[in-house]
Amino acid sequence: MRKIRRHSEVPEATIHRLPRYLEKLKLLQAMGVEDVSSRQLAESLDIKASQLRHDFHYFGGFSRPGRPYQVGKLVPALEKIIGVSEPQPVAIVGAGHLGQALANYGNLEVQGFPVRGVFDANPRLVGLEIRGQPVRDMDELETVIANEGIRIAILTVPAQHAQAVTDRLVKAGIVGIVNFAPTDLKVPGTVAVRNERLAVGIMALSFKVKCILEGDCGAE
Amino acid sequence: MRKIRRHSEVPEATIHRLPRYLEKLKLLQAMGVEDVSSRQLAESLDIKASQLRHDFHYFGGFSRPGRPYQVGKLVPALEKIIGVSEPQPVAIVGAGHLGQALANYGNLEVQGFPVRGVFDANPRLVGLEIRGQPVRDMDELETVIANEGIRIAILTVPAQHAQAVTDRLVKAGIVGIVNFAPTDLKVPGTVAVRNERLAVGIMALSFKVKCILEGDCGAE
DNA sequence: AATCGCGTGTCAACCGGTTGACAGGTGTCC
DNA sequence: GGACACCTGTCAACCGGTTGACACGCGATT
Repeated sequence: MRKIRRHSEVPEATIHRLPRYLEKLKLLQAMGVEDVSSRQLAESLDIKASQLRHDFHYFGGFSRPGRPYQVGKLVPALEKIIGVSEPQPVAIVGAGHLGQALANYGNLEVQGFPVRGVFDANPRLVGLEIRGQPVRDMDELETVIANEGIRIAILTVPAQHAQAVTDRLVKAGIVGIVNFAPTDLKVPGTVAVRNERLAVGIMALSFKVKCILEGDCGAE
Repeated sequence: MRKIRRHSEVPEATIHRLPRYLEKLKLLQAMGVEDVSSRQLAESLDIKASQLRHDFHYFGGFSRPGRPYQVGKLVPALEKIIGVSEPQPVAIVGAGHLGQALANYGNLEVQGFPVRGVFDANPRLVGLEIRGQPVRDMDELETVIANEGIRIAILTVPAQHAQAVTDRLVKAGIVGIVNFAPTDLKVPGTVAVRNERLAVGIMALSFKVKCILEGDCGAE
């Protein structure tokens, strides 16, 4: 285990793979697997073994040369790197269909992101119970975020309100935002945003579908 | 307008940007804007103008040198390239919370992907009306796909059923799948899959949040 | 008509990420 | 104990994507 580099030097592409490593490793752990080689793990994730080792290399490596990785050590190590060693409470802002679906999505809690507050401006939604939690009025946003120590917010409000709500979230101390609104958010450099654009995904797929149907694809 | 290259030569990264171009251009069109330069468009999307021109270059360019792009011509051209000149009917398989949320998500239809079938295996959900459409039993999957000419399916079933359902979809003639299940799907090469992994997104964000909170980020 | 400002199409340099290769460590089997 | 199979950490070559630079076209203005 050598020197651990600064996070900023870890390439974006590697960051996006870390959660997949963790997911698969947890699965293996649940199955009672103790050791796993880079080749086994990489093949099950459909990537090259050299890439996996290269990724781990950014954090100094997790094994001694000659010995496979130990699942029991790798899982907590990755959890620490990703920042989910302990649960990260999150808020969901916007309790429309998508917000409700996410609030109901139990997997979030399992992955270490318990929902600790659901908010909406619509009084007809306020008070609605989702998984034992009430939808709260936007008035309570700041207090709940402060009391629960929430750092990450999931934004599922209509596009036209996204920026205003974002400004409030940033002021309230939110450091990371998962944005489902089809808009680009302006935030200070000290806040991380991740855009989950549903429509972009299906359109990119549509392009490939067209390409397949027209036999215009190099692959086949 | 020079030679149009084969789709297979268009880089993945460019494909993912096309929908964003279209989105923004439609917005401009709605605002009555007629001309737009690569710089204006690029800046509003927070990318480099040279990249935008480079992307368009794959399709032969959309303007004469010296003249800005004409929104009115660009929109249909991009729609054609992406494959949404005419509506692409889609099916939603799995009417759990997420499936219902997507079925209710009006934006899909606006973007050219009308939902023409919602399916679930759970008899308690079958018959439920969503936006004027019934949730159908899985038995009807093949007939509806055939009758409506559906080519794209959105998969929102639990992970353990994802592969089985996928096999059925492929057999039924589906060519593109947007996969929300946290599993990798095995499909023949003639089928395109796009994974929308919610948990991966929030975890990648968590990494950056940790990086910001610990002052371990190069950016600031 | 000549000039000027602005714009696209195009290309080459550059950069980050991926991939293959290998040196060296570890445990096992004979 | 020696040979062997297997494994990781590490590095260098490679590749695709991004970016900056520029030649040239167009329209307005003088």
